[in-house]
Amino acid sequence: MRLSRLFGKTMRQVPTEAESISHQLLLRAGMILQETTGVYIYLPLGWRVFEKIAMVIKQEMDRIGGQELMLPVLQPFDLWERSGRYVSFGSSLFTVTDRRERKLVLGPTHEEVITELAHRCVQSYRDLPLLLYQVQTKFRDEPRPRGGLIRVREFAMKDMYSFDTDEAGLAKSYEIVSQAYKVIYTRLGLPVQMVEADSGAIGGKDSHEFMVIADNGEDDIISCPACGYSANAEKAQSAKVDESGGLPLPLEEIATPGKKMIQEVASFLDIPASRTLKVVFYSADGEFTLVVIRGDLEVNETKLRNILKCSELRLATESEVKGAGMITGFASPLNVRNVKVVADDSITLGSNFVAGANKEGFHFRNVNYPRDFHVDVMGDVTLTKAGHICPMCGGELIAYRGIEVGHVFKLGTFLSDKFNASFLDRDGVSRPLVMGCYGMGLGRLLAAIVEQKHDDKGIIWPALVAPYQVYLCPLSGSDPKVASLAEEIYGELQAQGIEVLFDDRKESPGIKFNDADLLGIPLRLTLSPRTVKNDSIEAKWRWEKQFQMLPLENLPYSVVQLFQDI
RNA sequence: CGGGGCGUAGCGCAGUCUGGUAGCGCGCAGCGUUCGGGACGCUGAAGUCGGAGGUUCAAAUCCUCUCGCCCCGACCA
Repeated sequence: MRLSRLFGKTMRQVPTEAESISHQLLLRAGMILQETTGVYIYLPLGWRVFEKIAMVIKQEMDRIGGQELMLPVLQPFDLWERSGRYVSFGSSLFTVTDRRERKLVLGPTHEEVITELAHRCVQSYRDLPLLLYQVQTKFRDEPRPRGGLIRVREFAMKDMYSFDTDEAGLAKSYEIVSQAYKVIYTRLGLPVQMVEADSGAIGGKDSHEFMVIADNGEDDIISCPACGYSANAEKAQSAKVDESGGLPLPLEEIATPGKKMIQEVASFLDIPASRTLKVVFYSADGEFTLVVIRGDLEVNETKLRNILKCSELRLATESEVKGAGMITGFASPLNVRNVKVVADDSITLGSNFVAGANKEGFHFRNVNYPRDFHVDVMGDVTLTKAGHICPMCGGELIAYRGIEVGHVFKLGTFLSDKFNASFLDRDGVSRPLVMGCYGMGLGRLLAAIVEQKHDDKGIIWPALVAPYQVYLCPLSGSDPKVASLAEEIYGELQAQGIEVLFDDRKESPGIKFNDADLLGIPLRLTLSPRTVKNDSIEAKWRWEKQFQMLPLENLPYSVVQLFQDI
């Protein structure tokens, strides 16, 4: 490709809307352009990278026996009613109405379609196990897209679905796909960590995410340096320390004027926060809910949502709290009526707690569960943080941020049950298909590579996904010989199947070098009167400072050699 | 949905408070000089100032409504 003919220009200045590094660099390099909030155009260079990432993914999906197909974007709304997932996806679903007033969904994912397909096309255990996948555009009306390609409303995703006869088969498929994911990330040059995850709106049981560690990532990861346990903070567990306060003592009301926050109460009474109980109020699918947790811990809303099996969860408003008869700052699980009470299991790890008296200016001392109050639902709703104790080995947990570049789920049979997707086993008994699903966002992967592989000059593409392999950079100046020689070399390299971006522009060396760096092409070949004098050309890797001279004779061969050696 | 910010040429911005000829830099087009890390000179094209309504002799500027975009939070695969 001649740079003079390339559609999409590089930019010196960064458009103001770009905040994240990948967004800035991709815009400046002329690889993407925004259409509207969370919707992007891929320009020729960006699209080449995209296609190469897709190629790597498809190779690995095919290698494990995956069969590529293409499912529709437009999906009947009925499918989503049947699965019930129009509730959990809620307003993230893009819907359209056709001329006959029939409601359709722009697919945010394809479990419904594929399960219904399996219902029609899978009959026997002989058809299993089965791995199907596609690379397809998904539509999700995100509340807040951000970070360029990191979080968008229209995006390409590779989604694979596995069908097995039983749980053991699913476990095997899950493992095979997870391994393939790791191979993909390695080939793309991305260091990725597999962490335990919540399955969210997709539903299902076990779930893992693949994270690229990055400060501007959206997810919090909790990890144990000692044993390697790692999980999304939404899911992460911790070993909670028992804060025993001795044998239960009689309940006692104490004056705590103006002391509302846990810290204020604790220091006023000279006790650690872990010897107090705090309450938080939520509205769960419209139901007023009180959550009790030990004072030193915080509520994890994802866990709470799961334990309550609700889809809409938010903090209760002040008026809702008052309406339920609660006194903010002195609220208490004691003596509540007609209010659902959820408790974190940390309240059983300790005794003689201090809790609110539900009376302005007063707390109770020596509160003990279950002697003093009732709980409707008990479970782990603690938000795990750095410094907490590893549930596996007792080590100290640490926290950092990551970009989710893949997510795998063990779905089980909840969807096949709903769509009656079953097969006949060896004994002629009809059983539901056991499913798994495996997602990978291509655009996000592309952005994550840039986040990971760049310097102050620009992008540094791994050779495998670079839009072109070679940046041919003649510094012709007033020397027509250099220009014509460059044309020759361009032809020779192309004849050998090498992807060359030929900077045939009449620009100064500075501009050419800076564009080469910004675009991140792996190998830069610089031809100038100097090098021509020695029948040579200068070769420089984008990620190295040093360069080497290559003889002009047999140049395509030398270039191929160089790429083989990396 | 809550909070903050911004819409003026392809990009980055000034002008808005205090109403009176729409500007600067980059980029773009032409000519010439330059040519190993974002050169220089001259000439030139390009903006219904996000949109609608209002106030006024006069609106980028004041008022009202509206649309769009970004950031933080909520939410989210």
